Amino acid sequence: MNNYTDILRAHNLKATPQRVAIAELLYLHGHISIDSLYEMMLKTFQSLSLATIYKNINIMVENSFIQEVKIANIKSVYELTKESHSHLVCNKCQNIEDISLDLHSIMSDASKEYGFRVNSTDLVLTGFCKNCA
Amino acid sequence: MNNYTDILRAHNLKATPQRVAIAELLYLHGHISIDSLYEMMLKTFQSLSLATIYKNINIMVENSFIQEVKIANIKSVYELTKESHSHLVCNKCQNIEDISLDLHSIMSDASKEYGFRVNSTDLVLTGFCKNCA
DNA sequence: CTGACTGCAAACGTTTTGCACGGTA
DNA sequence: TACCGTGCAAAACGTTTGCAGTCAG
Repeated sequence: MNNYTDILRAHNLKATPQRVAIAELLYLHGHISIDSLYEMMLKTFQSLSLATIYKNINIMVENSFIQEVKIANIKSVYELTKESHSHLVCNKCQNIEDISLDLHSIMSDASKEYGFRVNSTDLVLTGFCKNCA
Repeated sequence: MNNYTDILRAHNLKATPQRVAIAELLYLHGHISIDSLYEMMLKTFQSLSLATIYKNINIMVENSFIQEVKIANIKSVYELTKESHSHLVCNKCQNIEDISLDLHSIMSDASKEYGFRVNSTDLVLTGFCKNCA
């Protein structure tokens, strides 16, 4: 478990218990929706307000501490910001897995063939994971 | 301009003037948000209801006549269903461009390294387009 | 002619806002 | 202590629903 108190402060965010909990849950589960986050945190913070979740998620996204992951047909989930990676989404177990794929050739194709200067990539592969295939 | 009356019928959709207009606008502009679509169509259909847009977009997505395109930091847009392709999103002019990239090697990497059976890909490249770079 | 579509208004779920209180730094 | 964050309630927003009238096939 990392020291999210300091990491939060490094992102100009006060380290409240609620924020530390969000960071830890995202670290442990990888990708979580707003609803699930609220549900999980209610066990620890009985008087937690959904508004607090939304306010924190928004400011954490603005400060690049976390990122929204948009996936077709599924409601958005959030993840801790980390090095560039792609996502595998299983159609059966609904699990979302991080993967590291080499996209350099694709980025250079986009550059050569379309004159596009790529800053960031967002790749989601949908199908069946190892266990469900 | 294609014959959207017949194409709509082929998708089990009655060819109402509103639906034909949606199809034509998507064909002409490529990618349009719900709001823009409503705004554009109001010029032709003064008494158009937003509810009609939503109902039609939903049924057209269900029937695979059109598809939603989810892009980070931007509200969803819709496009006519066509062969698999990727998207370029320009950070400056906000334009969304369709591109055809060969993703076979990436799909096979995902298969070899993660045992994942890929059914569909969703790739968005963000950066600067030819004109804005 | 019949079922499906439209437009309107109301309902609904999600997200945001304002404010008083409490906690972090 | 000063400011920022929290929780609550209300408001705002986007989307869906029900219904009566209309239109496509």
